[in-house]
Amino acid sequence: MAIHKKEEFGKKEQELAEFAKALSHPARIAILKVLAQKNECICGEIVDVLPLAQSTVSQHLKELKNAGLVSGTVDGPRSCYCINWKAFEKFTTDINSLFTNLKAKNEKACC
Amino acid sequence: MAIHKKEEFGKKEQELAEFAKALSHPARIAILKVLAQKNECICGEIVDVLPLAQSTVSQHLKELKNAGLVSGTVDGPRSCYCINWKAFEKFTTDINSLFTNLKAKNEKACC
DNA sequence: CTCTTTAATCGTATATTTGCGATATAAGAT
DNA sequence: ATCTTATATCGCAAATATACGATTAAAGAG
Repeated sequence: MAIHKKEEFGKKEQELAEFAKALSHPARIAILKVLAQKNECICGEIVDVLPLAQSTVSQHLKELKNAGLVSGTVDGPRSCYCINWKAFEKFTTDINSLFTNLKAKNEKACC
Repeated sequence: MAIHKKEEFGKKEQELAEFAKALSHPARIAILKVLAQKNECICGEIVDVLPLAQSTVSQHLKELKNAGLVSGTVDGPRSCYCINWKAFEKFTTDINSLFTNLKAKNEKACC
C-alpha cells in the first residue's frame, strides 16, 4: 500500500504540483525572496540570513533548482544562484489557465 | 534534531507556503479542476473521476478545506464542495507581491 | 425501526521531507 | 604542498504525507 499515484494524473497537474511543492516550504520562499532582492545572485549569504544549517540551505537550493525555479553556476570557490523568472511566469500562467478563466464562467459559488 | 522550523520564518512566507502545499499534489489540483468545471459543487463524483479510494479523496478535500481553498457544506447525506475564489486570488496576489514586482527592478539575471 | 447510501474518521503501512553533523570537493591564499 | 573558505553530498533521525481498508456517523427510503 501507499504506493504513490502521482503518475496517474495528467501532465499539467503533475507539473503544477511540482512547482507548488517547490514553494511549499517557508525556507524556500525566503530563499527566493532574498534572491529576488539582491540582484547579484547570492550563495552563502542566504545561510547567514536563514535560521538553518548550511547543509539544509544547500538542500533547499537543490530542490528549487530541480524544480527549475532557480539556476546556479559555480563561481570559483562559491556558488551563484538566481531566480529563473521565466519559470515563475509559467507557474502563474498555468495556475490561471487552469482555474481563473473558468472562474469567469461561474462566479456564483453555491456553498 | 529534525524539529521543523517553519515557525521561525515570516508570516507571509508561512502563509504562502501553506497555500503552495495545498497545491503540491496532482490529486488536489485535479480536484480543484473538477470543482472549477462543474458549477454545482460536487462531492462523491470526484471519487468516481479520480484513481483514488474514497477515504483518500476525503483526506485531500480536508486539506484543501484547511488551506481555505475550498469550502464545503453538508447537504443531506452528501457533502457539497466548491472553490473559494477569493483565497485563490489572494494566493496569486501574494506571489506577485513577493516576486513579480521585484522582477521589474532587476530583469537582467546574472546566471 | 432497519436498510442503504454517502462521506468522514481511525488505524496502519509505507514513502517522502526536513534537518543536522560529518565528510568530501574544489578553488584561492600562503 | 598545506591551509582556509565555500558548497555539496552522505548518512541518519524524526516528522509528515500518502494511501487504503475498516469503521463510524448521519440522513433519506422502505
